[in-house]
Amino acid sequence: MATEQNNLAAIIAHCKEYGFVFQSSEIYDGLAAVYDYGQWGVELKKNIKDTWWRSMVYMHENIVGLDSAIFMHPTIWKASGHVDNFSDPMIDNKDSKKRYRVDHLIEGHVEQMSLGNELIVQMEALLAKDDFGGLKQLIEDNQIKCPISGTCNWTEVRQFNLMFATQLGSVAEESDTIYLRPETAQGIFVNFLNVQKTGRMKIPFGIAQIGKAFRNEIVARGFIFRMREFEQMEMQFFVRPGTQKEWYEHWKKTRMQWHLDLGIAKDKYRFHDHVKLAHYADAACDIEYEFPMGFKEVEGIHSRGDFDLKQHQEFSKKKQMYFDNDIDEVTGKPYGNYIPYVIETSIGLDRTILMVLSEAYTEEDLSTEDKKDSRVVLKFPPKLAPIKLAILPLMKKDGLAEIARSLMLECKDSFLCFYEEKDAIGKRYRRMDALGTPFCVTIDHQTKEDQTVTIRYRDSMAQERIHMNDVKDIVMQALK
RNA sequence: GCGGAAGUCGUAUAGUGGCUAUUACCUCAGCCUUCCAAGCUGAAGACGACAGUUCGAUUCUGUUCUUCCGCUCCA
Repeated sequence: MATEQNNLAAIIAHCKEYGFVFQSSEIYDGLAAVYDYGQWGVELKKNIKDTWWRSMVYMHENIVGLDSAIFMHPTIWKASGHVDNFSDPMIDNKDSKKRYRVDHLIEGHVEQMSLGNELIVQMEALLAKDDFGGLKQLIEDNQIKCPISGTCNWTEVRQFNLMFATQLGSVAEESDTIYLRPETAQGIFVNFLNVQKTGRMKIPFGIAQIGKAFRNEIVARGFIFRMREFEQMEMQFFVRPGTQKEWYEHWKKTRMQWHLDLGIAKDKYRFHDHVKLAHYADAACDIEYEFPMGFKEVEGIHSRGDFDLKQHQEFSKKKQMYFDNDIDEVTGKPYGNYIPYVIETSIGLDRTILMVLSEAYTEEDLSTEDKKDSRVVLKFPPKLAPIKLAILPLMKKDGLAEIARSLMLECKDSFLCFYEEKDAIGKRYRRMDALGTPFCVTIDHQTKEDQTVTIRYRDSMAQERIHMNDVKDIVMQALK
């Protein structure tokens, strides 16, 4: 009987041991919350990206791809709200859970109580010194209360530098501060008209992008779940105002189906609808997966309204409008010029990798009465498996290796194959199990006579005798 | 960020203020074997880092880095 276990520590150790994920800069004691993908991790990651891209871009005639740069004009982050919301000292009220910019809180208090300038002067002196302790003291000494909860139960004052800053230009004094993007979405928004015009796109249409994003998280933890450098797969879908509700529902359903198509059971997922909405959204939900550490967000679906395009129109002074020639049945006239509304689907690639790993990782007890035995197997869907096929001559001699090599040559152009002639065949099977390889074929003496090989299936461990010419087709069939 | 715990070969582990720092698996070379982790021979590989105490520190102390657990945060 198989015993199944899903604990994070075992998965982390397995990822390290079998070349999926390494701690970044490990020989220098590592770098917190940064990880590298090893030889098999990178294949898994690529396969997940391909699956997403295929389903979003190839399967939708009205969605096209984009690869915008990580560096963007600094004003973009002012327009998006990232600069203002995250560069000033903040304080949270523990009772209302409301977060305030410290300067706004104190200024608001002064205004409300019609106090003099003195408090503002003190505050500015403390702000200039980055004296967060002093700022908190100032708030407490003056009995500044949260307008919502009415209490003085404050956290420490903290500075949230969400974005990583760097310098553009090689001479420091002349350089401009720019940011590493904290989300790929803005690169899509600022290219909205480029793509719409050159692609002759008609609303509704979408732009998809896979790419790195960077966030200076206060707490980055949970293996590859929350990293400082991570990768997103985002799609922004532009719709006619007034239709956003139905499109939001459409994408909720479509994205959940994508998850289920990975072969993951429905009860491992749930929707989490946001009650408290962000400044830009009129509806938002997360798709959560039950990780070893509990239900956590993998993907977000947000109805962003026209917030982003409107902001960019204002900051760039360039119209971000679309002319809609379709006839409005109510007025009998074209819908005309408008700023489209946006539905965003945004999935964390690294989180998806962890999800797929968590789902695949299985420890099986294969003990019989006379022999204790066990195996660790990664039960990836074949299309996600790093290696699709292992080609194993039963032994090195007697020309078996040559036959195996010819099969390698036939298959390696179509999918990733792994050739191995060392060690007993059972050991090689188990090694492939640990990497999640769905198929192994073994070439033996009989192959020389009738061109048949043994195919061995990862999940069932069953073996079958098939003709060598059929191997490629069987694997290709499983990858669909 | 706060509180707690922990870092010994790739993985999992044992142990010690003092002799060449265990053991298993893994890896590598060879022999043998050949359809589910076989055997034999041999080899490589670790006390996270930096200080301090000490004649001597992997062990005690401090700092730091990293990881895990709980809280917190998550536009």
